[in-house]
Amino acid sequence: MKHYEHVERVRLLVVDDDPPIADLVATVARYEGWDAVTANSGEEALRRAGEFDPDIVVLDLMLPDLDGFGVLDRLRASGTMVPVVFLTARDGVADRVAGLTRGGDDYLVKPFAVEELMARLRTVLRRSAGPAFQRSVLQVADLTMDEDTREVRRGDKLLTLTPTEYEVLRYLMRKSPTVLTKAQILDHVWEYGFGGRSNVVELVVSRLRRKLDGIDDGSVPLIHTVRGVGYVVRQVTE
Amino acid sequence: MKHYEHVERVRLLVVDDDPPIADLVATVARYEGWDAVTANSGEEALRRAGEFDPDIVVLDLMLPDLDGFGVLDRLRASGTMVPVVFLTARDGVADRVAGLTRGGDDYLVKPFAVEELMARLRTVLRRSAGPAFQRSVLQVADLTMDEDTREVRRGDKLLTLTPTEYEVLRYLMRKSPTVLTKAQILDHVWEYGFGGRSNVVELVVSRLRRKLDGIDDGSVPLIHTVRGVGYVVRQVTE
DNA sequence: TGACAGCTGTCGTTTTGCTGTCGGTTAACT
DNA sequence: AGTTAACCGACAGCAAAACGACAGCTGTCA
Repeated sequence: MKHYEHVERVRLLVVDDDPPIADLVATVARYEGWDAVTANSGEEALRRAGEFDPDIVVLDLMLPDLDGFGVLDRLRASGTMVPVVFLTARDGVADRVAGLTRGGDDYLVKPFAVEELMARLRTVLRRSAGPAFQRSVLQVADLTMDEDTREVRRGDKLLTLTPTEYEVLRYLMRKSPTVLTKAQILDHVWEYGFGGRSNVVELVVSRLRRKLDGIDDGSVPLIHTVRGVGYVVRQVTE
Repeated sequence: MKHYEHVERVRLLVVDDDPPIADLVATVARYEGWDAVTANSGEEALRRAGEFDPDIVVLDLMLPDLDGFGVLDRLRASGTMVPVVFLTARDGVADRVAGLTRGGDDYLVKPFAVEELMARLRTVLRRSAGPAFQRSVLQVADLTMDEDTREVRRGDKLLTLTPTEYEVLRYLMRKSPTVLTKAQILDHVWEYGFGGRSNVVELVVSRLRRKLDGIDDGSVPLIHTVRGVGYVVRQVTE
């Protein structure tokens, strides 16, 4: 079984009848260094899956021809065990997907946040990657984030973060020591199509600071403002 | 005989003529770090058993060609003592199965809950691992659960849990300190195909809390809500 | 067979606490 | 010193979670 992170590039198939959405996901994945192809219908998905032999599939349930479950069934019938993450509309009627019971590996409700989707894909890949799948722990200086348990610690102090704070911090830590603009953070962490061009990012950063940089005066700040540009998490060596 | 937990991955063969069910079981087993393969007919099962040399088999009784008993006979005839857990329809042949489950074998009625099946598989494996099989006791802080006796204690206070409460708590303890979503809990602890978009999980957690966190004012809560995400059992350090 | 008891899930109300908006204040750069 | 960006307190709307009350179901016992 392939080792997804170091041996070769992850191959992702994105299936969504809405081209902008499929492209959005594919673009972000490529930006992460993955190979991504898209399909906009069930038949096309099956064709692509055959040619492309993906390592993982993102599959919208609502498709013009064959629906998502049908695609999954036919994929399985053709013998592939490729992991699948479903996408489903918010209030589609009886679609409490119970991803598990339908043979999917995970699922996400639309509209989703891009980082959330990528995180789930990484998790699923890690799990299916074979025997020695280890925890995913992000670390910057004495700040650690365990993506499996959601434990975030500054030193050994356990922090309690809200979902939004957690997502913003994860994105900052994952990209550390890169500076991220507020627009990037907004685009990755908030659901696509989020209206409020407001100062939410500033606000969440402010709250994060209070929780993780304001612990006691002995600790050095890790979240830094780059005025006119954005934010970055890094340890400043004097 | 192989030691299932540390030496190497458990090898599981799932035999069910309904592919989604077989895949469901295989997927969950893989999440646990097992190797799993599926078969959808009796003949295929025998073939796979030959190639794959499983440590344990999940075997549906209702199969298109050879039925479960037939498969078992031919497995045994070929000399393997691999333990088998049967699946049977609700009002089918439960009695006959019970008679057949000698040794370490076991059976389960469909539709089953995934965690229940996994628990039985673990038990059967533990028993077949040899004479020196030890108790399985889960522990988080001063909360203990003995999976053999079903005794659950907070400190030395013995708790009386209903079956559902017990299953939910076991799943939470087994995955501790990971945060589990309500959907995950629902998917694992309730029978597959459980319809409800309801708040059963919240309710059971609420009842669990009253029993194990509300004992006396000296005790710290162990079940925590992670708002917007799910629940977790863990001891909060400091 | 009928009464009872305990378990489970539904409904609906209350409570909690997350999230984003507003706007005054502070800090940085020129 | 003026200008602009960032910070953050206060607040309100709202969605998630908690939980009491109740009803259906099942298994038990007389």
